[in-house]
Amino acid sequence: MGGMTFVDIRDRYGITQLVFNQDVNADICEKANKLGREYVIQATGTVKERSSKNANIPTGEIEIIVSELNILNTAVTPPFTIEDETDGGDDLRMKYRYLDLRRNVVRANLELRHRMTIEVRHYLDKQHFLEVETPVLVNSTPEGARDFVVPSRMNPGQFYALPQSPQTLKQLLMVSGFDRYFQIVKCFRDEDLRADRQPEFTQIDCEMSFVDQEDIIFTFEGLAKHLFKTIRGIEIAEPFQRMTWHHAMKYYGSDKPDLRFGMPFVELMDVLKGYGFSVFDNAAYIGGICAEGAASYTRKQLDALTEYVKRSQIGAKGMVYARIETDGSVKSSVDKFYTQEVLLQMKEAFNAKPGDLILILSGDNADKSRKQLGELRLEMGNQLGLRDKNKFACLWVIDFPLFEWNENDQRFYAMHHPFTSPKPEDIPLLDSDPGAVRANAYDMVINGVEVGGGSIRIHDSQLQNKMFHLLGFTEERAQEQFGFLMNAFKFGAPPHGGLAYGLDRWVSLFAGLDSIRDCIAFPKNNSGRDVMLDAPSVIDDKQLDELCLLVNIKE
RNA sequence: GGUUCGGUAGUUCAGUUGGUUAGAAUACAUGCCUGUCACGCAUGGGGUCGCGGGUUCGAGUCCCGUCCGGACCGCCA
Repeated sequence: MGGMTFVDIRDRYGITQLVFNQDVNADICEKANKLGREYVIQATGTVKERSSKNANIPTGEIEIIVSELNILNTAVTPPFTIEDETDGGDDLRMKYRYLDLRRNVVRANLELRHRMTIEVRHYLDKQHFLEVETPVLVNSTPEGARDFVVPSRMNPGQFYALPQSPQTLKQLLMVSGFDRYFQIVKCFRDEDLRADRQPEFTQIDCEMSFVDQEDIIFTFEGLAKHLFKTIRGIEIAEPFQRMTWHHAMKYYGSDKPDLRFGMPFVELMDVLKGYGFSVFDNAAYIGGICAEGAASYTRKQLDALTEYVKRSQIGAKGMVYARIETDGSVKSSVDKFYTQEVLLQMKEAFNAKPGDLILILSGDNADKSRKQLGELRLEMGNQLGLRDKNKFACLWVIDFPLFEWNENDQRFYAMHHPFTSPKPEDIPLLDSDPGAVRANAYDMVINGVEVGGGSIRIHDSQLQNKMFHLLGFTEERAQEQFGFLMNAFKFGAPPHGGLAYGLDRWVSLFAGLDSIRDCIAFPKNNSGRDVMLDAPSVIDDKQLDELCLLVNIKE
C-alpha cells in the first residue's frame, strides 16, 4: 500500500481510522476524536488496510496515516447515532432522513434498488422493449383511488390529476405501434400510508401487443427470474406455481397467499355440523388449519390466539382448538359436544398427526370467515417461524373475477380496471351472471406480497361498450372519460395486454425488509410534516376555493 | 372515520399501592489515558414528565378533555 490520497471522511465511513503523527498540526490533533462527527475533514496521508486483533472487525476498512488534515466544514451533533444499529426512532430518522441515509444499512437498500432498476432495463432492453415516458399532468381517469390534483393556471377552475398508473397512456402507445413498451414510473394514489404502500410509488410498467396471457406471464416470469438470478444469485429453473383466484380464496382466504408454508384450509361443515354445538350448527362456514407440531401450545398461548382473532381488525367471534395427542386421540375445546369418533373424522380430514394442533373458525359469512382464518394462518406461520425472509415462494394468481359486487352501492365495479378483458369462454355469462365472469387478469405474488399484476385488455369496441354498460357508465360519461381511448381504438388497436411490477415492493422483498419505506430515499411519513421534502405547500385562498369546489373534500 | 398502543434528558427507555431533590444507558462538554475500534477512567451540564383542567395535604403516576405519533381496519380500479 502507501502513496498519497484524499479521502472524504464522514459518518458513512464511520469506523475509518485516522492515525496521526507528530508532523500534523497539534490543534487539529487535539480535535481528532471528533472526526467525522463535528467536522467534515480532508485528510492527506498514507493509506493501509486496517489491522486488528479483533476478528469481528469487517475487512475492507482503511486507515490513514495522516500527514495533513484540513477541516472543510463543521457539523452539529446529530440527533441520533449514525451507525448500523441506530438509537433513533422512525420519527426522528424520517425527520432527518438525509442523516439516516448516511447509515450503511439504509444506503445499501438504495444501492440494491439502483442495481435492480439497471437489471430491469437490461432485461427488457434485450427483449426489445422501448422505454417511453408518459406525462404526469393528465386528465383524471377515475374508478380507482383518490386522485392527487394540481390546479391549472391556464384553465381556471380546472385541474390536472397525477396518474394512478399510466394505464390508458400505454394503451395509446399500443395503438401507435410500440409493441413492447416499458417505463419505470412514479404513480400517485391519494390513500393512507401502509407498511407496503406509499402515496407515491414506483411501477415497472409494461405493455405488449399481439400477445395472450401466456406470452405476458412467460415474459415477466422471465424478468422475475432474471432479478432473482442477478440480484440474489438464485436460479429458478421450474415455472412459477399457478393458482386460480377462487382456489386461493377458498384454501388460503386471500388473493395473495404466502406459500412459504402449507397449512391450507380444511372445510368442516360436513364433519362438525349437527351435533348440538350451536355455534357450528348455525354457521355458514366452518373451517380450520392444522399447525404441524404445535400441540405443545399452552392454554395461555391458545387464549392469546383467540384474542388475536377476536381483535376488531379481524373480527372472529371465537376459536376452537384441538390437539392430536401422542396416542392419536383428539383433545379439543369442544369435547363435550363431540364424540371421539367425530373428532377422529375431523383429524382424518386434516390428515393430522400426533403432535399437531388444529385451529377452527366459523361464522355466518363464508368469505369473512375465510379471511379471518387466513389472518390466523399467517400469524401461525409467524409464530412457528415458517416465514423465512431468505426463502421465496413465487406464485401467479390467475382467473380473477372480472367484477366485484359492492354492497353499499349495489352495483358491480371492475375488479382490475374497466379495460380488462373477460375470458372468451365466459363472455356469454356477461348478461346472465356477471359475477361469475372470469377475467384475463393475473397477479404475481411472492411470499404473500402482491409484487405485480396485469391483464389482457379489451381491444374490441363493442365489448368495451358492453363493459361500460355493465359498470353503470352512461354513453355520455364513458365518452367523456375514456372517449380519447375509444377514439384511438377506432384506428385499429392490436390485441394487447400488460403488467406492472411494484418496484418498491420488489426491493423490500430482496432487502428482507418489512416496509417499503427504507427502499425509498425520501418516503412519505406522517411525522415528517415539518420537513420540507414531505410537506404540502400552502396555496392561496383563490386556489383553495377552486379546489374545494372541484374536489369533494370531506372535513 | 374506527380499533389499539404510546408521548418522561439530545436519543432509547425505567419510574412500585399517588409520597423527599424524577433515574439509567447512550449522546454531549471538560480533563486524563490510549494501536484504540461500542476504547477506558474521572468530572458535569442537560427534564414545564405533550398540553389544559380536575381529584388530593401531595400527581410523571388517578380522572376528564385535547393535541401529536405508531400499528392495524376502512380505503388502495
